[in-house]
Amino acid sequence: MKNEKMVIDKNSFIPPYYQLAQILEQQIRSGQYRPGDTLPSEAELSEKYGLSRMTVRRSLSQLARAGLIYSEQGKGTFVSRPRLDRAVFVMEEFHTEMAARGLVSSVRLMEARVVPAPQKAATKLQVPVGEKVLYIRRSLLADGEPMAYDRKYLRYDRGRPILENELQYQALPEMVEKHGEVLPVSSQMTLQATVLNEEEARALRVAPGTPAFLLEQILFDNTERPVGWGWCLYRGDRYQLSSQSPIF
Amino acid sequence: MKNEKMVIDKNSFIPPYYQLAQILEQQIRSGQYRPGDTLPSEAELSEKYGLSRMTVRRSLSQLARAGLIYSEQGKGTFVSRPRLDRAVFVMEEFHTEMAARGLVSSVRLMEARVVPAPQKAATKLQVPVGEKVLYIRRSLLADGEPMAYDRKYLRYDRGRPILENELQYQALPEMVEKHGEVLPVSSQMTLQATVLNEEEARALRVAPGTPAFLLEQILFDNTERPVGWGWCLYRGDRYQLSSQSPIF
DNA sequence: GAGTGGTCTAGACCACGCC
DNA sequence: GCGTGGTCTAGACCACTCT
Repeated sequence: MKNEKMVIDKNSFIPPYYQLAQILEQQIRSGQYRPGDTLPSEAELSEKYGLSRMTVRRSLSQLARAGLIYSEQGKGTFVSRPRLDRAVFVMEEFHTEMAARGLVSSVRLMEARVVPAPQKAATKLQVPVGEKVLYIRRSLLADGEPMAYDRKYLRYDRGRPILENELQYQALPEMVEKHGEVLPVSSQMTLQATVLNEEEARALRVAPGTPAFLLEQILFDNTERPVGWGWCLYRGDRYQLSSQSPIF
Repeated sequence: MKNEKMVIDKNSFIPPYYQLAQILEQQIRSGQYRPGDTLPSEAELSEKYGLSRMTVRRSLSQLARAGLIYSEQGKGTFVSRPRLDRAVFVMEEFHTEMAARGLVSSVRLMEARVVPAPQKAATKLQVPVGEKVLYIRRSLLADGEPMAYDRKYLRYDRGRPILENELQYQALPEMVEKHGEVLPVSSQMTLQATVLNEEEARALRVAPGTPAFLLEQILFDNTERPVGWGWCLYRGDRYQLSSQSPIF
């Protein structure tokens, strides 16, 4: 590889801090610096590329955020060993996800009623058993085909009617917001592997025993009170998660 | 809530940029600034807290990285609407994960042979069908109980023997490194929901039809050549992923 | 003590949005 | 034109590591 001195083009539209980050990244990815190697000190980089130390630091912090390098005070800046055994999976909301795949998503509302909270829902929503809560069953479609089956309980302490059109194209946070008139501010989700029972399989129009992802979701308002809870089942034969590349 | 003016303690061990970030975060979380609201301008914050604009910017960029706020050039800095419908799941390497749960993990090597590459493996590893590759089957245990079943193919163009102890406690990246004498630099993983067949269920000592996570992994070296490929099955009845809280 | 990264300042100029 | 955030500089002092 060419060891020609790379320089910063100050007339470029790309800001210098970004150019330097690119140069260093390229040098790391090409193997010029290998995991564990010490990078030139900030002072050296500053001098070599004709940039102030603050600018050099900005380049380095960008690479550090991406996980390519790390710094130790008093010692230096080093090339990271890649963490190849850690996977990060991002699961977007259904409509976003389907849109990204180029599919047209839609929602079929199967049920929406005010019901007395069953044991499990009462516990999760921290309301007395039997308290009136909103229960919703929906099927989420991609190009007309059921891909996910969504069941949710929403806290419902107001006496106002259910407006069906509010439940059609909205994710749980929006539903909670409209129905409870509270703003959810945090959520907690867990993902499990499961197999579909008869009822679930019917809703998804597949055979019972088909594998599925089970996404459980709890929403909280700013007083950390749970305001929504439920699960969404994603067909395992049509749905998979891919690990995300680094931030960079 | 108290609207007492918060000040920066310059004698604190906590650096000013961090103190300001905490103040702003608290003001956002308490609802003093709500999603969509405009924060005071950098100049105002700089003046109010007696910090240089660069320091104020550092506080803001920390909050921005955490997703609490975002900036628009020429307009201002705004409080983000929380993305409650996006879940981020991080899957650590098996031993790390089990250690975090307080379990003692171990590995049982079931098979490790040099074999002619079958069709699928040859395609994934980009070698001719029938080329010699290393095939490994392992069972990953937590407190002595099988939790995952791991099958991997490794590129193997050297003529050296297999050292069994190299396969015992190592994740795929280390195995590739030791056996192929190449440094893997990137990986690609996908996660699926599946059910165990007879052979897999036997390896995990559960009933066939039990749900499981299927993690497929491909490793690449710095020339983007695939050097390792395989799957790991995690018992769905014992394994779940939790969404991570924000970086902050 | 010399070298490293961590923090901070007080300016400067620019690009963008809005009136 | 004015206010906003985006970038950059040339210093400064500190905390830490190594020798």
